[in-house]
Amino acid sequence: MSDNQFKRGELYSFITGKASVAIARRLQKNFKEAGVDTTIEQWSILYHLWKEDGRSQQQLCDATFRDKPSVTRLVDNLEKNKLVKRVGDKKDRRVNLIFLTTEGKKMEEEAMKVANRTLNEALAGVPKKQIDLAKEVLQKVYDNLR
Amino acid sequence: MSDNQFKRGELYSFITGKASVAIARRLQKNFKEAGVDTTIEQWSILYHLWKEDGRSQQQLCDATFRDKPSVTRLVDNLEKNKLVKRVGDKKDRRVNLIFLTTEGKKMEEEAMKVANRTLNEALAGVPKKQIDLAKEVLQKVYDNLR
DNA sequence: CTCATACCGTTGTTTATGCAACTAATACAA
DNA sequence: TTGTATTAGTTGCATAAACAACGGTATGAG
Repeated sequence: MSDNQFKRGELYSFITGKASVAIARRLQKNFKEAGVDTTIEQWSILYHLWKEDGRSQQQLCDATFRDKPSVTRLVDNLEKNKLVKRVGDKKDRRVNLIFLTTEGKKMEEEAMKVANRTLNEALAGVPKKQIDLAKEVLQKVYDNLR
Repeated sequence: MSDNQFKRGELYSFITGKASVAIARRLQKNFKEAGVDTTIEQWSILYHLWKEDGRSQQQLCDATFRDKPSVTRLVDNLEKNKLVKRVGDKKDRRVNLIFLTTEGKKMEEEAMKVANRTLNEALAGVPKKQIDLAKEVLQKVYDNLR
């Protein structure tokens, strides 16, 4: 099926995902300006811990779509910055549970405010209906490739 | 304006661009399987040289949405792999013009075939009309942030 | 219990990005 | 012409991703 033929420009844009790169850069910039001292990748880990603290690294892999080495190193850096702490699981000694520190918890409010603002900047002037449609397409793409 | 409030899940998906990450990973995998020996980032440079050979690094920055250090290093690696060659511009001695080698030219056909196939995999089952709409949204996002 | 197997996390290597600082060459205004 | 600003490209440093290989722990079959 699907004998789409793409014009070269289209192909390039889709594959390189310049929109999401632009969002990432803007978010990083906005974090910096707001004094939120973290990278967007570290934020993506914190984001899930704020939703539910004390997850294993494996759970964080699944949630963030990252592989295990990536999460290991992000947690390394978060620990270095004293935003999270590794705690060995007593039930299963293979597992590290990751907990927010007080400082890590304190960061949530400001960081989420910045993230929301960034997304509003990105989607300014785009009708909600179109946003939903685009989201659907991106989800489908993701499902096609997973 | 634009007092959108986003649900947390929406926010995360949009910002992290998991669809474009998935496309990139699949393209890399498909390159490998097809024996196309290059990274997707290097491919993005080659892509523009195939369209028009002998561009300056600055032109490649603009075309690929990358900053200058990134392009410098991608060209370094492409040169190391003997796919391109730097040639000093005689008119303006600040400028490097980047030319494909024979080997770099030979790669075009297979690489573009793989890229097209990858995009077909990604967009399988998505109606052309929706693709166009999504593209529009992503373009708007990019314009909002540039 | 023991052994094969699966799972969780870590480490090493290569490649790439963002940012800031820097050099060399050019353009332009006084 | 001289001095300043701009432009092209490079380098250093910190962070991150993909992939492969590895060690420690748990689990289940015999």
